[in-house]
Amino acid sequence: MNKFHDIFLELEKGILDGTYQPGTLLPSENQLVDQYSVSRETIRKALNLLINAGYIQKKQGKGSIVLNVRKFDLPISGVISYKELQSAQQIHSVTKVVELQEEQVGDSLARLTGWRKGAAVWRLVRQREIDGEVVIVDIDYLLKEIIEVLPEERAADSIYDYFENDLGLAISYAQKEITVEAATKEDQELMAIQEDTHVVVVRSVVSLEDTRCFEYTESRHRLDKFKFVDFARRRKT
Amino acid sequence: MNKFHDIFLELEKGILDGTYQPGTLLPSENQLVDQYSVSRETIRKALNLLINAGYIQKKQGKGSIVLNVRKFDLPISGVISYKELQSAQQIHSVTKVVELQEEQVGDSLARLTGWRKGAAVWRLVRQREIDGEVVIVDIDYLLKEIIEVLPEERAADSIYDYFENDLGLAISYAQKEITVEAATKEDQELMAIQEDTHVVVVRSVVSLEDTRCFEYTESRHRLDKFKFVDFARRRKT
DNA sequence: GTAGATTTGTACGTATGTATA
DNA sequence: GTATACATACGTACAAATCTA
Repeated sequence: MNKFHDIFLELEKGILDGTYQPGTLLPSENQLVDQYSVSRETIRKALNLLINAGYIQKKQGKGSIVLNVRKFDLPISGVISYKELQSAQQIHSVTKVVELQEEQVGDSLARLTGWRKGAAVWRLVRQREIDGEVVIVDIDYLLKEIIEVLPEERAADSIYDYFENDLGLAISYAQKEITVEAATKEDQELMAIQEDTHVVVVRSVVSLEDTRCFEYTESRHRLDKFKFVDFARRRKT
Repeated sequence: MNKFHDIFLELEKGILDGTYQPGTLLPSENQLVDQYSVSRETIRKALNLLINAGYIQKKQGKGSIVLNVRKFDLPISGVISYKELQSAQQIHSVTKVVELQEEQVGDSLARLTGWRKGAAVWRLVRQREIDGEVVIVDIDYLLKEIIEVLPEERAADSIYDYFENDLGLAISYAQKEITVEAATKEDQELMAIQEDTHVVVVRSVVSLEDTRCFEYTESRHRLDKFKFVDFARRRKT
C-alpha cells in the first residue's frame, strides 16, 4: 500500500533470510533509490523503520550496517498477540478458555483504563499450555461498548485477529508494566503451581487509533518460563 | 543543535508540564510551522519522535492527540530500572562499588557479546541502595580496548556520563533480556536476601554508534522492588 | 596528509491524496 | 460541499562524516 512500508518489508525479509548479512552494509540510499525507482525520502522512511526495529544502524558517511538479529526470543515485546508470537516462534501450544462472562467495571479497573465505573466488560480468562504444561494465564477485560460480541471459539483462537479482521478495529498502542507478585489462589489452581511462590505479571492497557482504550490484560507467567526481550535505543539529550 | 530535535524537546516539555493536556490536540502541523518558522517536514520529524516515545497519537484529518503519559506508573511496587530511578530524583539512593578489577573474557561472555576470548575487561560490581536497603546489584563488564581507564569515583557516580562526556563515546543501542532466576550466593550476600528466593535479572548488551559492543550488564533486582514500564506500538503487517 | 568521491543528515518547497469536522 | 489536517511522495540543496586514491 505504502511504498516506504513495502520497501521496509522487503529489506526486512532480506535481513531475516540472510541476503543481507550482519556486519555488512545495505545498498546505499542512492542505490536503493535506483533499485526501487522512488525518491530518497521514501527510502529513508523505510530505513527509519528498520532502525526503530533494531535491524540496522546507520553511520553518516559510511552506510547502513546490518545488525545481528536476536536469536532465541520468547518475547512480549511490542503489541503482539500470543497467537502471533507463537506462530512466529513455531511453538506448539494450546489455549483453553477458562471463563468468558460479562462483568461491570470496578474502581481499580476504572482507574487503570479510564473506563466509566459500572460499564459492561467481557472478562476472559485463558490458559496457555506449552508441551502439556500451563505456563501462562491471561486475564482480559474487554469493553463491551467496543467489543459487543465475543464468540468463545474466537477467544480460543486469537482475539486480535477477530478484532482487526472481523470487527475492523485499528489496534494502535499499549502501555505495559512488568512486576513480580505473589501467586494468587487462581494462579495456583490454573497453573498447578505451589503456594508461596511468585508469578510474573505483565499488565497492558491497549488502545485503538482513536486513543480509546478497549482492553486491559493481565498476563500471568510462571517464573521459570518467563523471558522478555527488548531492543532499546539510547535517547539523545 | 538540530531543529527537529529542539522542537521535540520543547513539545515534550509542554506535555510534561501540563501546557498540553492529555486528550487535547497539539497545534496543527501548519500552526507549528508558523510558530517555529520551519518547514512542515521538520515539524513532522519532531512529531515522529513524540509518537515513538508514546507522547502523542496522530489521526489523519483530526490532529495530534496528547496521550496520558504516566497513567500506568502507579506507586504499587516501587522501582523500574536504576536509570529511571535516577531521573526521577525523588528517591534517595546510594551506589556502592563492591568490586572493580580486570578480568579476561571467558566463553559465555564471548558468546553473548562477540568479544574475543581472553580479551581484557573491567568487572564492576555495584550495590544500589534505596532507603537504606540494597535492592539492586549491577554487574558490568566493560571492554578495556574501549574503556581503558575506569576511575572508581566515576564508577560510583554514573559510568554512562563518564563514557559519553569524558571519553566521548557515542552509546547507541542495547539488546535487553529480562528473566527471573534463583538468587546466587553473591545475590544473597549483597542484597541481604534469604536462600531459596529469586531475583529479576536484566541482561543488556550495549553497543556504540559504530556497532562495537563495549558493555555487558547484569542488573539483578530484588523481586519485590522490581518494576518495568514500557510503551509499545502495534506493528502494521 | 590532502583532495575528491561517496554516503548519510538536515532542511525547505511543492504537489496530491485521504480522513475529519 | 468546503475547509482543515495529516499522509505520502518527489525534488533540490547543502552540510558533515567517511573512505579512497
